Amino acid sequence: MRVDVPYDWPTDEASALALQDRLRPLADHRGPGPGHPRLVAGLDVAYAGDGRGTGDLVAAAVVVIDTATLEVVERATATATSTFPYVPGLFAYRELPALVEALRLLRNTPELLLCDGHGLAHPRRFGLACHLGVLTGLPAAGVAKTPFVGAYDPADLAGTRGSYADLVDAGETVGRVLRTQDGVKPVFVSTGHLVDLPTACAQVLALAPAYRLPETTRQADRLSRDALAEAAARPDAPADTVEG
DNA sequence: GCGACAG
DNA sequence: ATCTTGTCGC
Repeated sequence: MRVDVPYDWPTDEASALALQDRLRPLADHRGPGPGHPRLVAGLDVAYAGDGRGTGDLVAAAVVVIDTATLEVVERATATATSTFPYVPGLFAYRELPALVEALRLLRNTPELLLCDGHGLAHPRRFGLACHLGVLTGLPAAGVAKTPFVGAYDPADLAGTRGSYADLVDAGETVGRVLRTQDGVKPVFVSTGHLVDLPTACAQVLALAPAYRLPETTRQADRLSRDALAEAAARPDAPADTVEG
């Protein structure tokens, strides 16, 4: 698929912050968004080295899953060298360049992107899922394994699959704390672009019939690790791949 | 000032 | 994120 990036990737914190502020108004958090998507993409990135600095080898992966079968119908990977350090709140600049390259290799156009990380549940309300949604123009949502901003009342969250509590930050509901399996730790879902929170949560639940994390996240995580290992083993082999 | 801080 | 041994439970 085609993805235009109408600006240079920031290399310093000040311009990275400024770009988030400039793009934030472009994110649409209203819905409903795709109620019954056939193709949902999962995205993730794996790192070599300590994973926090610059110059590390990174491998981005995108998997496209058919919601009817939960099978992966397409995979794409891209490797790169990190050009931005890990900074909480600016995390997207570390992963976006490689993720965009992987997305460009896709033949299918997903109807929803599920990102590893937050969307609206971000200090400036512009997490990775928002940035990716605005860049692609596709519906996007974030599924994070740990909280970043906001709080919730544990008493509101039952122990059964499908239960959820509002994630509130500065008086604003920025996401949901969602239990995807009975008795497991919840995941943190927030909107990124062109989808509302209830719809995003419904998709996450549908993609997580057996495990805590949705299949999109699990498959993308596996693929990114495999791609990283492959790139490390054969430094000169073609790094970017697509199949399916 | 101090602690916390997506992946 | 990544590096890691052992351990508890189904």
